Amino acid sequence: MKRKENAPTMKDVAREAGVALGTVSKVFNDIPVGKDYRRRVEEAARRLGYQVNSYARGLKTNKTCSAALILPDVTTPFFSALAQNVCQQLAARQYKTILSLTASDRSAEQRCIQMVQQNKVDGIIGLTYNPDLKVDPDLPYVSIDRHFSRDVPCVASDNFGGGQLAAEKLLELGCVRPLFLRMWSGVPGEADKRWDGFASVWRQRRIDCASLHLKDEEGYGPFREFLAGHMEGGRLAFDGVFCVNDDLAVRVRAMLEELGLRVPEDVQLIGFDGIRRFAAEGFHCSTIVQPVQRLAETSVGLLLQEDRSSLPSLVCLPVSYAPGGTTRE
Amino acid sequence: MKRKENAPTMKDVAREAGVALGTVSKVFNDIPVGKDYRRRVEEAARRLGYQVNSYARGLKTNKTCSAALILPDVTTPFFSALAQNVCQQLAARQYKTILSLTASDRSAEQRCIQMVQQNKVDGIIGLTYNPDLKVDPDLPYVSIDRHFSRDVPCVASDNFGGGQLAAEKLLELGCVRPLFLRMWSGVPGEADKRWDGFASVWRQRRIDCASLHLKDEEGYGPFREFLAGHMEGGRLAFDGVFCVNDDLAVRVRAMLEELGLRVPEDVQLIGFDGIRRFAAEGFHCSTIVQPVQRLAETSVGLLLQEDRSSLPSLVCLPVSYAPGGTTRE
DNA sequence: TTGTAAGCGTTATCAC
DNA sequence: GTGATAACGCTTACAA
Repeated sequence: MKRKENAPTMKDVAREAGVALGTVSKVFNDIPVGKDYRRRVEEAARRLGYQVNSYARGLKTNKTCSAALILPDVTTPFFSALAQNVCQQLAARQYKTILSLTASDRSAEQRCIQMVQQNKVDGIIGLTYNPDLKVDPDLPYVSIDRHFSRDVPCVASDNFGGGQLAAEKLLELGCVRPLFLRMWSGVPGEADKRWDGFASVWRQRRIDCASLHLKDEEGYGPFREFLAGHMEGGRLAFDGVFCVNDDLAVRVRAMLEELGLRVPEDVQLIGFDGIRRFAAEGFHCSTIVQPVQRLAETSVGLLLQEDRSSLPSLVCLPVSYAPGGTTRE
Repeated sequence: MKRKENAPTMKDVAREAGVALGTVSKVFNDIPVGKDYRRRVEEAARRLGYQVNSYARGLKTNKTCSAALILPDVTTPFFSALAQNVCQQLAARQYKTILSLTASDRSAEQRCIQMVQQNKVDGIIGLTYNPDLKVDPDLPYVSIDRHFSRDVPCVASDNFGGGQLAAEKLLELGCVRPLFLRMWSGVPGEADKRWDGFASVWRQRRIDCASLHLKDEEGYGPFREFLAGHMEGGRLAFDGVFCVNDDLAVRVRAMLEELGLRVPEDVQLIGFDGIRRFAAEGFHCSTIVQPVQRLAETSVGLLLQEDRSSLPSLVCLPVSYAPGGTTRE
């Protein structure tokens, strides 16, 4: 047995108002209608508690006013901030958000795409790891942080610039023995450029920059060993560390303190992402802040843009630096 | 111009496979069909890249396999954990999640309800602050943390038990001058019981328990003043503080340290929620852990339950205690 | 078993 | 302007 056999339809409203079906439709689509007719229809609708059935409408118009947001998860602070802003932006434009979580699993990503395509979403915003995702080329798609191909616009922070900014800050704060630490999935992405940007500054200054790049599955142990292996006489061989994200930075800070080092007195530390713990509280560490809100605005704007003939292939948004207690300001 | 005028339909598949339209439908609904027919249909569908149009199906069947999740936001760690788990649970049952954010605004909450009702969701899971939300009584609804009425099931943590647990832990850890601190919206909810439970333990022990309850809009200033006002000779009048959530606990810890007090040596602190910073890292503070996953499982289970005649009115799930550095263990 | 046809609740194209 | 009427893509009796 189905629930709710009795939901009023346009036909009911038309009968109640004593007008034709088409007239009711026009009222609900803001198409000119005699003032008195409109009033009668509106009253009848209110009396009956009528609401447009968007499934019927979607079937007819091929437009559902909904978009899918595909993310690895929504607990990682950066992703949750992204979800928050994208959802708000879509809502502001009267779009529903269908949220799909993938746990960064490639086949799950593909399944999500399938599902939302069947569901006739008007577009997809995705942050995915599958480099060869099959997606209907006629369906608007905006990728965050990964670059697919010329015709799929990608929105990202200026990761290269962020890496440079981190290096410049460390320089400005007196660091001369830099270290870069990174943990990643192994899938090439825009975030790779953080290292490129960071390295470029030191190279230009003719300063050696050490680095350690680990795959997710290796865990944090190797970082700890690496740091311990670079201690000499109670001091670390580095005085400025740039971590690929805040999560890592917080963990590295703990490792450094375990080694008896003080942050920021002995070693300064900069992370990346600029996520705050709890709503409006401080940062976890000094950090390069990603413009999450602009990322969301831009993605949604691009996704919903009418003219899809000349979309940019990559949009880079400016990052900024924020002190968070792990640098000597 | 609409995009994708050319999406293949069942009719196309039927023609391609040389069978009748109804047969194709049966294949996609797992209704018995001649083995050879089935094969032909499946092949034709693959060749054409056919996908069921769930809008047409939903219109016909009055079932959309989608549920709405209504939350204040998705950046507050507890909400984001909830979103994560609810979304996963729904996906595991082949349901899409429509995410609606309300910023705890009552009229926004009502608008969300309207929107998802129009969208013919099969059910709603909501964590809302509007005590008299209008929602179609025929639409399955599960409320998290707020109790509406007998026929709207509410799923919550055992907040009373959690308050008791916090008190018992503090007792066990040697506290004899307890304090309860709370920040809230002013809307009565299940979380009120944290104080009830906490207070009940001290009352039974004939120990006075101080408390300060602030409204959200008052900000944190009064807490700071209150604490400062209870300092005498470099010591605080309390030795054990229970905060209504981890967010507050972290802030209070900072306030205490500003006053020159050491946590947990001078004052012990317990929060509530049990959210970890970043994925699988430690807790922000010693805390009463909400069983987020079970909360989600239970809500989704209740929402999708076939027999809606005898639903529980309130389901309380057990909490647990986790040390997090702000207590002397 | 398989084919046929009548809707589901809209929108859109017509004559009026 | 307003009112019939034919789709939209699918499910589901019912007939073959």
